[in-house]
Amino acid sequence: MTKSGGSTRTTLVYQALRDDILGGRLIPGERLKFPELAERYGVSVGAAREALTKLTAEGLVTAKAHRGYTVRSLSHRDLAELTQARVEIESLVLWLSVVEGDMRWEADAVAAHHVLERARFRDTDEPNHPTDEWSMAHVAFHHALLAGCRNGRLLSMALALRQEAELYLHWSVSLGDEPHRDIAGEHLALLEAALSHDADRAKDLLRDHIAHTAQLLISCAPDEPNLAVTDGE
Amino acid sequence: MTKSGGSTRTTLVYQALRDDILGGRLIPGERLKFPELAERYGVSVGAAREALTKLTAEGLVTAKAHRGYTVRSLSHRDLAELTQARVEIESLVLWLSVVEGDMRWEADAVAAHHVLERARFRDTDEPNHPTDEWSMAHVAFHHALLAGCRNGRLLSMALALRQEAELYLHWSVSLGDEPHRDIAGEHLALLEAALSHDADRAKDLLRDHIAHTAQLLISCAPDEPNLAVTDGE
DNA sequence: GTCCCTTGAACTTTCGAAACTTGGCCCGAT
DNA sequence: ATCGGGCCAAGTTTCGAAAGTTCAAGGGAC
Repeated sequence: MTKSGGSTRTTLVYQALRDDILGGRLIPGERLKFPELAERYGVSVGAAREALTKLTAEGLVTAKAHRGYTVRSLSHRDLAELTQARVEIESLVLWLSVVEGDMRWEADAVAAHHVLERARFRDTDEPNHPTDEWSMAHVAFHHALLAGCRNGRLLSMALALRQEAELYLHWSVSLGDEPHRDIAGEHLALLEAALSHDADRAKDLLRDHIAHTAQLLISCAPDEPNLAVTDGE
Repeated sequence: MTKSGGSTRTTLVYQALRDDILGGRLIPGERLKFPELAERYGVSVGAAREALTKLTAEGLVTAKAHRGYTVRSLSHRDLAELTQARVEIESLVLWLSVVEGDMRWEADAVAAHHVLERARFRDTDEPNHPTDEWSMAHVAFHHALLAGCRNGRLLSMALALRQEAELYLHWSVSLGDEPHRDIAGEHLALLEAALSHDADRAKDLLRDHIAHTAQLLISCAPDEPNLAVTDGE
């Protein structure tokens, strides 16, 4: 992607929009009108425009010529596609990461797992969603696991796919209360496989981890309006 | 990527720029200045700007904040990364394509191969490069092979990687004169494996095909000047 | 002679208004 | 009543100029 960290107005709007989408302040399928965005973030319409094209590249928003931009809408079919892509690519990247990872990578993975382990999963006020603290630690842990991969292209692909998956995670009403699921255990197993450089095992574990989560999402919201807002036409 | 086929000024510049880069009219590493582009394509600077952000998303140009856009520069390391990504992803997509492909897909593949087989490979005036006719047929054939994949995400990833690889193909001084290479034979074998729905065999063939081509490129241009045109101006 | 600060030019970025396109609504005709 | 065609409003796209930033060269101090 090679977007340098320079500070421009566009970058500001881009990050704000990204956070608002991932944070659920903008609903999937919602129309993003330039005048609204310009006022919301205090910039001109032109500035907002470029931010949207960047987000389009990442797949978080979709664009139709002369008909504006909308937040990517969610659907079961899309989730299935996304999951398949993640199962294949993310597990591949993890395999490479485990094979190529150095000491520094190991240390970072251990550190990230430690943070994740100590993060509270459920919140008292909102028992249906994981806490922000846990979500961030979760993302950081998976990123740390993948970061050993030397191939920038493959790594950024895997990261981009994860980001899209987070959208689904956020919009699933209540996930992970399954009694049969031991998320912490899965993460620990993942870490141990990685540290022992058992790439094949780590790969298989991650495949199951991803597929399992996706299946949960689908079964949790069989025909849910949140997931089925796709019908634009 | 869901870019609808609407016609806008931006789309025009986007396609023209893409053709110019892939066609070699713009040199890798070359700075793309807005005033020049605006005049070259007869649009305003604003219009050119958005086209460049789209191309950045595809990886054909790179952007640095406040320091402009440049055509993606080529290097051996980048070629190695690209090749690895293609070997993994493109072969995966082909595997899926062969498994999921229907009758229509088979027909298209056969048709594309027929065209490729009858296209002249070498030109008389320019014996170092393949003819445009052959290049286009080559691209079409590989696209046809992959098109059976039902997963739009994976498919577009594979296609995007192929597009980047074409840049390298174009800028390699002289490729494919190796006596040990039988490109037509490789394509035929690929087609036969696909038609007989032997997904595993097709996958292995493609892996070899890609890796082989990449190795040829690297050996053809051992030192970087050819591949790393860092021509500042 | 070397280094740093100042100065200048070129370029990118931002902005707001004008032009154009789209989709829906109303009206008349069949 | 239904269908077709033409108007209206909303929104997107485009443009050119002003503002801000970077890079490089020239001049002065040590």
